[in-house]
Amino acid sequence: MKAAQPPKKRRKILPKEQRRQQLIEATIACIARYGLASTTMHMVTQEAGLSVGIANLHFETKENLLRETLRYVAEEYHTGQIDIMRGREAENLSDRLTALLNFQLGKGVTQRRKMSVWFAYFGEVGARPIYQKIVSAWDRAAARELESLFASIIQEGGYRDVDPGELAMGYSALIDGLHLALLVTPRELTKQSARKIARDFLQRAFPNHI
Amino acid sequence: MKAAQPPKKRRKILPKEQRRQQLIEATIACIARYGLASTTMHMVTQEAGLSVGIANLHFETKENLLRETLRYVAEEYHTGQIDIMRGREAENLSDRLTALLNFQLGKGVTQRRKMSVWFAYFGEVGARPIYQKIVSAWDRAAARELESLFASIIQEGGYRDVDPGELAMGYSALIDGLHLALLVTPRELTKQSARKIARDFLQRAFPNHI
DNA sequence: ACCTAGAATGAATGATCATTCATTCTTACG
DNA sequence: CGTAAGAATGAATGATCATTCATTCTAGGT
Repeated sequence: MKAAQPPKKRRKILPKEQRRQQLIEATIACIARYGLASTTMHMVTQEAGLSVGIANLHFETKENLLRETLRYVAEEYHTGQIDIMRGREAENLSDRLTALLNFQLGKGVTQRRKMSVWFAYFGEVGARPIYQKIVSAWDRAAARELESLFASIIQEGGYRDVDPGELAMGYSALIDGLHLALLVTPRELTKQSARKIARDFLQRAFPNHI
Repeated sequence: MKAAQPPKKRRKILPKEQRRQQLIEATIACIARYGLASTTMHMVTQEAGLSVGIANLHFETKENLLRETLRYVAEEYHTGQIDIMRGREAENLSDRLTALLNFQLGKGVTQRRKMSVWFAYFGEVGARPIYQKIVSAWDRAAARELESLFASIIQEGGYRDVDPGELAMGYSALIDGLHLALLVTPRELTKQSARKIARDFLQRAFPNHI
């Protein structure tokens, strides 16, 4: 009796950039499923349907791959926010605020898959300064944009005694905390009520805009 | 010529419970310094000034040691909160609220060492259900206590349109988010301004109590 | 159709690490 | 003191993993 042959896969050659992308996606999938600590190069390359050596070919080391993966995730999340805040669609300020909230607590971002990856890296930030650097850079950019949006709203609404910088910091922290709660204690908090909590926060600060 | 003798350490025998405690403390120190992923049994036992075999003797496996360490940290943080909220000192509600805030964003809790450990475990929660279980249990207890404190304050202050459960969730999320910001982007947020942000949150909800 | 640059493979290598356990040491108790 | 229960040690073991590189294969150019 003959053992079932594994379906022979034809080797495919692709441009460097595409392979890198593919490996980063596979890394995200593995981190979400097995955690950052347990993710091996074998898992990643298998997830991508490629051979072990390929990772080294495109990223030199595992450390590099992890770094680039963080960069990718951070960029995706923060540019998403920034685009909305800049309001290319020329929406009014209230709509932008709502859109931002819906993005931050929406289907795409609050997937377990995404939040797992995000917090996996945060967990290592204390030990790996480079991770901190990557996140800080993007975070600063988003914080500036949010502060500027809040400042416009404060001006438009004539709100008194509100510091846009502090409020932006508070709002960002609230969103991060809600993400954490959705990940760690999902039974205690639905996405819907997370959205309500964030909305209430904004409403107390900008009663005429929400 | 004789090589310098390492200072011979006299072997010391201690009761099981004390050794366990000592190893857990060493684990915390290592996680803070090297990260959860890179922490080895060698590091932990060396940090404790003991031999490698000792960890296996008291905890069977590394996984057990990590689990017990999380339990220890979670218990420390949450019982600290709960004690304050229950107000054994019979303080009035406003004082309890302030004390809670000062504990959560105070010297003890916001040490880099502590926050690193905390988030290291959160990062693995997505992949290890047991971690989620440990944290969830304590979190639920603290959440109930906070909700009950908020409910008392709402009653005392006659505040309208405030749901204690939702507000408690929001406040907890804000505190977690501030911890995260203090860890990841310490240059953007001082402990002092973190406290102000949290106080402002409470003030908007309970203007007569803060 | 042929050729070649370089993309992709995966068995082999060596490093790291958790775990084991035969042995040594400490201390409480008789 | 002497002894035994069991606490502590650390060299040895075997498993896991990142990384290497000789070899195989692909596809675009001629």
